[in-house]
Amino acid sequence: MALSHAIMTALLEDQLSGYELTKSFDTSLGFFWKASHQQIYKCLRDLEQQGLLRSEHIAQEGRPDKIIYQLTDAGHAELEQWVFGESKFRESRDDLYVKLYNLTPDNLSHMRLELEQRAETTRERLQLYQRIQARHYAEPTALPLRKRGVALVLRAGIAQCEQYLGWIDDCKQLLGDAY
Amino acid sequence: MALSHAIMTALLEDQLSGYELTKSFDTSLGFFWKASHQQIYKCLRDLEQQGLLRSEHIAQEGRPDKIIYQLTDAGHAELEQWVFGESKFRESRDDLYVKLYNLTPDNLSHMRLELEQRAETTRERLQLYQRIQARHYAEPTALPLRKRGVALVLRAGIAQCEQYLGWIDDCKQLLGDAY
DNA sequence: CTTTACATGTAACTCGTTACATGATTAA
DNA sequence: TTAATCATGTAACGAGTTACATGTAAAG
Repeated sequence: MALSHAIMTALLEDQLSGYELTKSFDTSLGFFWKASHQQIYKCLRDLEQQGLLRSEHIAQEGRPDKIIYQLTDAGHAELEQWVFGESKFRESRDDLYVKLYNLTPDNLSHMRLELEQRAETTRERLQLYQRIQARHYAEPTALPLRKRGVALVLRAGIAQCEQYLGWIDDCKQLLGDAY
Repeated sequence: MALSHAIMTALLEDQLSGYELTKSFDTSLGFFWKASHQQIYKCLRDLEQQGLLRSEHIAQEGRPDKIIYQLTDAGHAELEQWVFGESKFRESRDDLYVKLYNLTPDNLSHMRLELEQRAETTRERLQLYQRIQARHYAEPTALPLRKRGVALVLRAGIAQCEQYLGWIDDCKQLLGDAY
């Protein structure tokens, strides 16, 4: 299960509650790894049972109590080891590609619309990444090693968005003059 | 379940057995959608039960019998409709990105190695795509609409590979001069 | 007065992977 | 004789989604 390692990674710097993790999985690491709150809460309990995390119950006023988690020594060790394991390359499994195999005059305008929607969300995402990059990762060679890793992930995100937008333009060209 | 639609799509042109589908999912559509034979056989049975596919039992000499499947009218109709539904954008969920968040001097050389392995498999894949493109999709504006769709998917694959290779070069640069 | 944010959970289900199983034929 | 190709399956498990459930407080 790689979600556990993504969660442990998110806990490297801060101790966080399930709720906070869920939110950070909507941004940051979550740009590359989506997870629902149900998955995260479950995974946290499992990791605690395995001794990789330690929890603390925090009473709060005016809002529900929360449970915050932090890495144990065993958790740190596990993460460090995990990095050395093999990781395989998963396919994207995007419906859109399957749909394109089904392109017909009937659905052509619908496909153009879907492509435009993808372009729109991709543009938004790209802007967000670029803002984060400009703010925190503008000078990657000046960063400590771990931050350089994060900077590279961000670059991957940016490059993917740009590539995707270019491809959508290609699609529009090739579909635009059809029928 | 989008796998069913990927399978139905593969059956648009030919009638195929589970075994043949499994192989074509190792190539072609399978570049964008991986599935194991267990998944495929099960899905085929389910689709037949739903009346979207029809099967035929073929006795063979010198090799096992096989069951070939083809789309029914209901299957065609279902596929046509499905294209009009919403499809959402899934994240890549790649371990490698999570690992990069864990970059340390200790694992730096391992990370370089993993990046190089990715580059190698990506280069092979890219060459394969380019060969297919040159052979069958060299002149996309001359193709009928459905083939244009396929050509676009192939272009997406090529552009992704190129982008990925460029990113790996970036990584090497930023990690190469570290420590 | 309704929605959003905070905070955590259960249950059912679908999707996907891994391991195991069978058995013939053909090529190295 | 060992491995690969052909051909189809079961079973167990792990990962991920969707629906449902609860309850307070602040903001609109």
